[in-house]
Amino acid sequence: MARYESVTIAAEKLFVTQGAVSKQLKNLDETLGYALFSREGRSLILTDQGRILFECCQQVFQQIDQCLIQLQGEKKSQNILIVSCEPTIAMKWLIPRLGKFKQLYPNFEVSLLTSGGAVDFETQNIDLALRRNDFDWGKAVYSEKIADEYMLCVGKKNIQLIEQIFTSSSRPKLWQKFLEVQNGRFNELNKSVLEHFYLCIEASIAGLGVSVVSAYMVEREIKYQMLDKLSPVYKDDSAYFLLSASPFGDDVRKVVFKTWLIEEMQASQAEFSALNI
Amino acid sequence: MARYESVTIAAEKLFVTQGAVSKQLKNLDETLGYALFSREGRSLILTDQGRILFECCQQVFQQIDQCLIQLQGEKKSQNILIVSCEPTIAMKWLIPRLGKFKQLYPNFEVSLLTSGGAVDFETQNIDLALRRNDFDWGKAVYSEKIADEYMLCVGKKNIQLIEQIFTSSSRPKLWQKFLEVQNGRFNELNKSVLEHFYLCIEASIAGLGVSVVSAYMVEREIKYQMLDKLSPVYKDDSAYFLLSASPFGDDVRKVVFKTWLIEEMQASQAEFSALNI
DNA sequence: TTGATATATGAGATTTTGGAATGATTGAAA
DNA sequence: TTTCAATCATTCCAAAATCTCATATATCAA
Repeated sequence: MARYESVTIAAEKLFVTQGAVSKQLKNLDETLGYALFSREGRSLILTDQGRILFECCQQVFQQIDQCLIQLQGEKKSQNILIVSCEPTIAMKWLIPRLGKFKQLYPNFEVSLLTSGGAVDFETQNIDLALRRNDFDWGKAVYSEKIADEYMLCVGKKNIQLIEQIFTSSSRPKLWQKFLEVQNGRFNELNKSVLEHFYLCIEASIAGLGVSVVSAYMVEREIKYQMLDKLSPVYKDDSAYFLLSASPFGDDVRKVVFKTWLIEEMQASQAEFSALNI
Repeated sequence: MARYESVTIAAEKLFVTQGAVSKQLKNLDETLGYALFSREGRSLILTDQGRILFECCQQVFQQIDQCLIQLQGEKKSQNILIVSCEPTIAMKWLIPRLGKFKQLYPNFEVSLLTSGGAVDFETQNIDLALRRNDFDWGKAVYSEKIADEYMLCVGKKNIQLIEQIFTSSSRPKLWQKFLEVQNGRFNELNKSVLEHFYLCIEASIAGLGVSVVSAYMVEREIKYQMLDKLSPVYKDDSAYFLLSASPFGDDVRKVVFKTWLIEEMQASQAEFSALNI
């Protein structure tokens, strides 16, 4: 609530109605005897007191998380959360952000396995798997949605003659949607399929052609101008889900990791959405 | 609950039934997936995990207290909680313990005024008054019980001829109860009334006679053998109450101070009860 | 002024929590 | 050994807190 300075958004995040949050806020203001937010027009702004309490609460919640993570780790006698992830997302998006995560939760060990498609939780000892919902993971698996998928076409702007367009063999149906969205603008290019998206990205950076990739994968490349956006970012039909063999609530570490993941992916999304104007 | 390693005692402190606490504990164990206490016979003992979580929670609650105290202080633009107290209790009991309090709550300023009887909250700007319930403080005042009063007779053991027995003018009816409890053992002594209890105590330390005083007032004197116990500690009819002109909930600082006071007085009580054997 | 977007509020339903009584287990005393 | 007191666990029901839904109110922009 303090994070978004909005009752409505906070309510969504909490999966309750806006009225419930509003009422709770009112109660809190009354019992404290001072307002946490000042109402400026139709928006809420944290007061100084609200900010102080907010910071305190952030610290406090993180401390509790830390403690619970530690306990869960001890219980399992093995402190490492094993996360499986498609290799390009791992390389281009997750690994660059794991440093921040380790700073937030110093004694939370994460180990990354790269693979796609169906997950073998048993034999590989996987705790969590981040996947797009483009295959059937079956009923026996617990899943929670993390973020929507966003796509775009990238390449080097100053290379005049583009003949190749790349995408990955892991997503055969990608062409269809892309060409549809682009209204035939890229129709005459030669289509090439590489095994992984990171190969497409490297090929495009090398100036060999353009690639259709997930926006999450090329955020940094675009930011540092190693690649240029050649189409708007558009929402794909698919979305990212976190899969687990046991309910998420069974292990605080899963909940903490999931929460962090959702926030980070939303932050990314906000970033590449802003660049779209 | 963790503090006492007992469901029953914890329930008393929380003013709920034992069943409620037991149920909550069970829920917590189940959601965490591990036990916070191990049941050894009919007593509960913190597990390692319980201890870790307990320490975390203590820290966390204190952080929140700190934060709320600071905010309340800022709101009032004056950070000092003004406490009124009868002078002997202030001198002999409260002041020696204020150091500990300041350590716990570094930015919680307490100022002490010494007076007894009716409290003039308005003109003296008093936030809280610690009083025995031996006068009528009226309906307009909020009050909460802190602890029972315990009395005893003290003096120097090795002085053979005791002729004087002291008590304070602030509690004229004290004789009656005392002589009653002691079965006439002190009947033949000359009764002397001094203005304050601390004068009685000093007189007794000087060997001038024995005094009937509150056990809280002479805990240290007995511990360091400046005075000896000449009677068992007995429960008086009166009790200590904390008075306030506005509801306690209106100011977190009052609640924090009150909670601390109750715990400290109980600790004292446990201490001089243990010496009684 | 109107429409879109916020927050606030009130009545009733739902969920969570607590109370009272009771059962079960333990340890100590007769 | 039996009995008794103390303590935690459990069950059923009532009370309280919280949420939803519907609606009111307020603001900003076109």
